[in-house]
Amino acid sequence: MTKQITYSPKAIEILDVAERYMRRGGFSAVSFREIATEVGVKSASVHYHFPQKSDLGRALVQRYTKNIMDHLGDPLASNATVTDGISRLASAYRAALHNDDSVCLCAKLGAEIRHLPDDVAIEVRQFFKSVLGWATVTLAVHMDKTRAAEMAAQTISALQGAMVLAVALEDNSHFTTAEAMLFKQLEAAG
Amino acid sequence: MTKQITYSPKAIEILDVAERYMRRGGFSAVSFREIATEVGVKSASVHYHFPQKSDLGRALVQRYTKNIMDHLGDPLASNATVTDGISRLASAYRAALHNDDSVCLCAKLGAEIRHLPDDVAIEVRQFFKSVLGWATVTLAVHMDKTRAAEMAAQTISALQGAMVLAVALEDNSHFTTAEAMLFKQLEAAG
DNA sequence: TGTTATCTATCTACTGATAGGTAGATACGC
DNA sequence: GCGTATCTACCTATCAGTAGATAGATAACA
Repeated sequence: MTKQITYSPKAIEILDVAERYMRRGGFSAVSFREIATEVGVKSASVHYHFPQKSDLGRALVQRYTKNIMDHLGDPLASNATVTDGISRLASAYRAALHNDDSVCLCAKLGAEIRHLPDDVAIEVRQFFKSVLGWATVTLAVHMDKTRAAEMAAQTISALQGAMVLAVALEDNSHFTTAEAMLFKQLEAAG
Repeated sequence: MTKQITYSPKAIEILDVAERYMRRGGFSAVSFREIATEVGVKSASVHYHFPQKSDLGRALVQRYTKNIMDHLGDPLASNATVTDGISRLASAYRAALHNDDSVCLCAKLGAEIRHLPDDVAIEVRQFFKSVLGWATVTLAVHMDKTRAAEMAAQTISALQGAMVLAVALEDNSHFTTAEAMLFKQLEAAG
């Protein structure tokens, strides 16, 4: 069981606002003052909830990871065909994209991992490991393990890459098309 | 013909340093002072070459786009099989990844397009349009145009996504594997 | 004498962070 | 019930540091 952290309603508001900024512009696009103004408190109060900026970043990534993993659920449940599990993964990413038309938080932070405080970077890597692990288990039901691991990485790459394209060109159909093609390939491979 | 801009040796040095920072941490990770220190001048001198930060960003993306497109060359040259052209595309991305183990400059900036000055954003979109266009023409030799456009987007997504994964997990084999799988798929599709 | 390229010095705006204080709620001991 | 203590969640005020940007002087060179 993942350790369960509970946040006060205000802390959750802060996380919500911070996540929006961070997904749009990365770690450095988040400022305590901007968050504070939007939430309706002073910047010192944001520091009360998250003493350091890295605490805020870490909390954000942890929450994001938990949300995605909860959405994914048991990798072995409703997994009759190759596409069953992966469609859950795709819908998680699709939800992330349609929320504010920004890329996945960890796609953003993953690309700037060397610019992040260490504890945040560790959490971002954990996100990728978790999702990769989940997808590998899901696919391993239908193919050998090595191939499942490869296909898992490829699936995640394809979805994240399509998100970047969709956001950059402001055209979400790039993501939808990518999803459709991915499923066709998986059916052929499975 | 793309307009040819020539830069002084110092301006090129500035662009080189700035590109490294920007690929690691995005637009806001670039600071005039840091660049200046590294290049061995004062920050005011950097402003002499690039008055506004957006001028620097724009120049960077323009140069990056030109380099990639030059590397790609004529989309109809040495294009006997489906994989011929795409392997040139993949090698361009591979070169970008192995240069400083960072993601493609435009993968980074594309994901934060809404946080960029307008003129920089326009240039980033132009990058994606150019590369997408090139890949579409290359593939259209071997399949119908609609499918070529879809496959082009998918190819670029896969490569960019794999880069993010490789950088985030500090394991470039994710990229190599993605490349290999992409070629297999293209051969099957072509 | 311009032109190019640099410098020094400075400005304003904003960053994350801290010190120190306070109103209001909760809990403990008697 | 009443006083004491503690805790939560904020506040004001301020800090040092850094951001991008500019004005004006200076040197080199054609």
